[in-house]
Amino acid sequence: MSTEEEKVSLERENVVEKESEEGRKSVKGGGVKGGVVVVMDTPERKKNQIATPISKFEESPVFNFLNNLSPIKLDKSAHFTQTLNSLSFASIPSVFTSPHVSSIRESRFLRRHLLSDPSKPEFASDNGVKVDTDEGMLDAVNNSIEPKESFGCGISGGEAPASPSHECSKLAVELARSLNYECSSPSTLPTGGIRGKSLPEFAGTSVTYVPLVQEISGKGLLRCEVNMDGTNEIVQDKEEASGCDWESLITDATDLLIFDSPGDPEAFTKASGANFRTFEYVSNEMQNVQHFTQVSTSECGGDGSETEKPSTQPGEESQLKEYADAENTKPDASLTNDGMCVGQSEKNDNEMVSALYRGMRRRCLVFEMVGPRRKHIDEGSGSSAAQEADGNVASNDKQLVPSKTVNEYPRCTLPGIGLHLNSLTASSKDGKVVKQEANASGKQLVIASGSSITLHSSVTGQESLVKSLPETSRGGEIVPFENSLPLMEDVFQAPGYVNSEESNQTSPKKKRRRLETGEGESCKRCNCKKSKCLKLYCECFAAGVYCVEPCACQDCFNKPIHEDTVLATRKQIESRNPLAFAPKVIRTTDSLSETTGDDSSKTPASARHKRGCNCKKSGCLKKYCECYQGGVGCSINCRCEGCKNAFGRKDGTDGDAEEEETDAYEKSIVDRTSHKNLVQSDVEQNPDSGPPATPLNFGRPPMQLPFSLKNKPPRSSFLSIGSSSGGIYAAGQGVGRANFFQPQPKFDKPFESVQVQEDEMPEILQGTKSPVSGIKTASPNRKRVSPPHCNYGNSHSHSPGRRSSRKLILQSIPSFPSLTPNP
DNA sequence: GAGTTTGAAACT
DNA sequence: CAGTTTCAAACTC
Repeated sequence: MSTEEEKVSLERENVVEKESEEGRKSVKGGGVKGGVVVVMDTPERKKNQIATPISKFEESPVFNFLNNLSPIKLDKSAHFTQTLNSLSFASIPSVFTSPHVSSIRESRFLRRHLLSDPSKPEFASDNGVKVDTDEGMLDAVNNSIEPKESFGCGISGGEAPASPSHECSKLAVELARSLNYECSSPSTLPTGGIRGKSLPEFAGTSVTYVPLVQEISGKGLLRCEVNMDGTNEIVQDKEEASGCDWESLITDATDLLIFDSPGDPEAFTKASGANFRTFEYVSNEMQNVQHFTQVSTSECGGDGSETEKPSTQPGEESQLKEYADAENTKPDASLTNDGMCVGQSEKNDNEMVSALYRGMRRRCLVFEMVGPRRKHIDEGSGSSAAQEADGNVASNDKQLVPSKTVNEYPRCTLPGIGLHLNSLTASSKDGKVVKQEANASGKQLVIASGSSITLHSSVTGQESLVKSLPETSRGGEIVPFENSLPLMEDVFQAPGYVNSEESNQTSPKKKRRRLETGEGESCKRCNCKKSKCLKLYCECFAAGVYCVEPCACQDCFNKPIHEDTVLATRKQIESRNPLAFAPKVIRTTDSLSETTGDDSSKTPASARHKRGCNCKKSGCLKKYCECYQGGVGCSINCRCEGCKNAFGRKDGTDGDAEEEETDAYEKSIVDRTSHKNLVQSDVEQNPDSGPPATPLNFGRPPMQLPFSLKNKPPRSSFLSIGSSSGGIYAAGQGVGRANFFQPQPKFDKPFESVQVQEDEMPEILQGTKSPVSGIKTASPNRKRVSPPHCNYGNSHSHSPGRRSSRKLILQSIPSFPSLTPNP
């Protein structure tokens, strides 16, 4: 007893020491790590502890000795740990409740497969990386490949994968260093790359990816690479690839992938299909990317350069060898590819990757973290234990850990939103919108448009997403690297939509601009100092979205963390004014005038401000004027003085030519937006039925409505009438494009946003003119229903009829619980 | 970037 | 409901 116990204790001590060492190293890598480390450590310790008992035979002094001395030993332990880690992971995911979990698991499987497969890109990439860093080491490595190691990784089974991944991450890190991924210009990454799902992949292991493709399909992937280099074109290529190659690849690859993991993978494959795999691929790579990202981040953060490298090399080399082995096992392609990639593409790839990572870093921190995080953890835990050397890796993992981000944006995970929603978002005027939503729908969301957060996570694995991926490549939307969420966005974007709408603006620049500027609704930023962002003064709050990074607000409570407060405040405000969060501008068709009889009706502008403005000095010619800001003409409701609103004067005089333009524009747009708007308007109008639609921004997590709204299925298909604000909420996240606009009056151009006001809604409905099909469908009769209640501030309010329309609309749309419990 | 203007939101 | 204050965006320099 005593002897054994002692031994055990010794081992533990050793382990602890090791861990502590690792922890130190990791700490060096990054500050954050510390916290993470703790997390990581715990599992490891457990593992170790567990391990000790398990391998009592190992406890023998010899074992201790080995532990102390041989790195090999460490590796084993690492593997072992990994296994444990995987187990531990299970718990982790729960912590970060993210839809990803499942996906992640899936991804894992893939990973494993991938890892196991020598042919896998990762290996290749690793090699490539190694090569770069080590200068030719690659060759040596390849040559020197040791079967043992390869076995350990690939064959060993479940454990193996972890280690490899870990190694991969390491490699990635090294790569990053060697490559000198700077935090430098995001521009390096072409938006196109980002857009495409491929990007992440590339990012993760551009090189690796290619090889696979070559081997498998041969064409498509290669293209991707090329494209990556080229950037913009990527999308197209992707499409092609995705369309054909991917599947083929997947299919082909399936075997490879599967081969490791028996059951799950196959099931997966079947279930999700080829695309899914692709997706997984992506996810896997994403993880890798994360590693990179982390690395880069740490590097950037610290020095801006990537010098960390360190000591890990020995371990790395071994790892490399393993990878090399894997490659060797692979056919020529791997080598050649690697060589190709590394040599030629490296820079490009690297750049791409770096860019990607950068983007990832910023935006994805939160969301990505989830998926990747785990991965890291797994890897990290495993690796950390096993790999002492890699401070980097450990650090990386740890960095990832910061769940905090996750917490911050809990919402990100929105209830599933239909792809269509995504598409909607995407479609929303181009770029303006935030694509994230899509993410949300899919998985998580993203929030910050303007800034930054994105979710990558993709992994949620929703098939839909995956499916969309290939198709999505649509050229239309390119998200600027920075802005975009790498994968997800593209993915989510519905293929169909792309064409129609927004493709126009697609220019990344624009989007970016918007994002940067915050023009996009999603991008809104506030600068509140005293309101704590809990009053309508706050644009974000008013728009129904949480404040995000770009916001310069102080003492902000409009964050997911303070969800309760936000909701409470919101309720309070709504109790005062049920429509407080409703879109200020309601799109109406010309018909409005008819019903309302407002002077405004004369104005061509189909939209009107719900309450009207009260301008006295601006002449309704500046953004001070909400009407003007919303791109709508003033109406009877307005109490403005000296109205000169270009979009339509209060007195009925039409605005300038602009108005006409607006009309035309609107008409064109109406189809697109009208539904949404209508819906919103409906919602607004019926406070009862639904919460006033808060305009949610896509980019950010919309505030969740207390009620079921979140859960409600997105209604919307674009076509569907119902997509509405409600939908947004429902989406939980402002999914719908319409929402997009709604949120705020601020439009890049006045026209865009047209929202129907409550009051005006009837007009729209009435207005025969309104072309909007959505509307029609919504209200067949267009009759106005008497408003449930009130009018809003507009005594003038036109009309009773409007409400009726509401009812109609409502019918078409599922009623939402109103935010305010009692209107 | 700081300061001013403006009008909505909030308060009384 | 009207008047006043507060607030933050829009605007100007």
